[in-house]
Amino acid sequence: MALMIYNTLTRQTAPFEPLKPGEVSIYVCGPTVYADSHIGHAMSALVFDVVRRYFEWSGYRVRHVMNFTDVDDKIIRRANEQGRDPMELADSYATTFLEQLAALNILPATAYPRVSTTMPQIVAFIEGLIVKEAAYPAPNGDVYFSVRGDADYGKLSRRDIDDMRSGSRIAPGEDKDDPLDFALWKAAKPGEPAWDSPWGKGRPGWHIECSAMSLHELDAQIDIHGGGNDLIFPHHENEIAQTESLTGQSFAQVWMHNGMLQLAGEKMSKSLGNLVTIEEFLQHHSADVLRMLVLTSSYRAPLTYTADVVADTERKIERLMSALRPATGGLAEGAAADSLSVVVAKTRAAFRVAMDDDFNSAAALATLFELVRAINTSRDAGLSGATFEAGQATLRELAAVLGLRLEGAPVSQTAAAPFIELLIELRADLRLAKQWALADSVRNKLAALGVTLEDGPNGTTYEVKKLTNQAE
RNA sequence: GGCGACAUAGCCAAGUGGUAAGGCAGUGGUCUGCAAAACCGCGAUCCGCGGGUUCGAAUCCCGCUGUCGCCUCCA
Repeated sequence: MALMIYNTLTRQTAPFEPLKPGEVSIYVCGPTVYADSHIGHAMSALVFDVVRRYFEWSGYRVRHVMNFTDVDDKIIRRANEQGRDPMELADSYATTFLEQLAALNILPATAYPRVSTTMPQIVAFIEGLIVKEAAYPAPNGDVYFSVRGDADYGKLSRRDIDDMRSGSRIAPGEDKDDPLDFALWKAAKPGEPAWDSPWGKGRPGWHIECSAMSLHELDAQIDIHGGGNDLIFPHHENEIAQTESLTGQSFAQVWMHNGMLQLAGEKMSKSLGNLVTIEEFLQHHSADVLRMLVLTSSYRAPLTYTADVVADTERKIERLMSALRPATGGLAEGAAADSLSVVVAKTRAAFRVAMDDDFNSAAALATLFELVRAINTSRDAGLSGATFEAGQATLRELAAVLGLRLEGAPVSQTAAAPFIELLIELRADLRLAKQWALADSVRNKLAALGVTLEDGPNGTTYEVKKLTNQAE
């Protein structure tokens, strides 16, 4: 059973074959760090984290590169507004983003290159393009890529050069031979950070960084290049043009693009201002919630984000976690054990089939929910011991492939724990004495404080829900 | 205007030729002093609308309507 991946370049789903056996190279476009990152950025990182985890679980060695754009017009403008140094501002947002990725249980990439630290490779890349006559320096100190010189330009976004509206305009100060051409290098303007180059002081255009970083950190040819589908044009189109013009080889063999996160029916974006930052989200919800939200639908489709959906997602996680509660019975084998074992084996196979189908995480989750039911059923039947624990271990293992932690609030570490337990003891006495009104009153008042009591056959358990958000 | 996606039950959503996964919500039941949790049962005769191809279509083709993305910075 082969892993199938949808490739934007071919618009088809095809079996994945790595360029080098047993190894996968992935380059994912990261954010421009000029403001707080929002959960749309997190969605993209989560999608490719799942891809990465599934490859690793399947036995591949993964080389995973994510860049930071830390030299950019918006960074410079923002820094000037705030009277800060542009590089310091970018570094600060990049550091925060890395911390948030960790908080979201996203595995660290193999490398996080930045424009500012890749300058020699970028300059060399541009020089190479000029030598190949794919690019030309302009009198004003800019360097442009010759789009019309690139025969297959437009193959990723399926655009015809002559249909492009943007082709009709040249911005003030530009010095292009052709309006379609885009900047590889921009001559320095007063008050901007600038680097030395054969064409004078200046800084790179946006697209060249990813071509240079990918070549530098990975290889001329890579397996997968990823990013949001808003990057297909012009960013990824231009990356292909640059890299393939320089190397003469095809660049990424598979192009993967995630859909946009939709807030109130629109793409969440910094320029629209309709955003929920990662920080805001994590103040109210656990990392698993955002991940589950992403996993529930196809990574390629737009993701609906509303308060209702978030609330539903919280419940889904509780449902998954319900299977991780301890056994309550004392049966180690029998019919319950046998049927659980069957479901465990089925789940493992079905999970792989689902993920092999272009990382169909929604279908993969469905298999986990079936396992949850089987585990709970076996617990109700009194199963405990090795088979029961193996079922739970499988659930944890497969959930971890998706990056779900499935950790509850650390109840035992709550400062209130001894007092809650004391109340439960007292209430047990009240129940023995059939003092139902008082016993219910204790339960209701604790519930109002965020402590949920559940009376089971082997005593009362409790969960702390909202005493604190910091526990997340 | 050009290019590209998408439209499945109250909500989210999988499913790309063989007769509709899963979750949430709702609802009936088992269990419980009650409740909660868990478990069992119930929900689209139908997949935006209209045509067509096919023995057979949510799935393929054409048209229409609607939503979204890109064409300028964007995960």
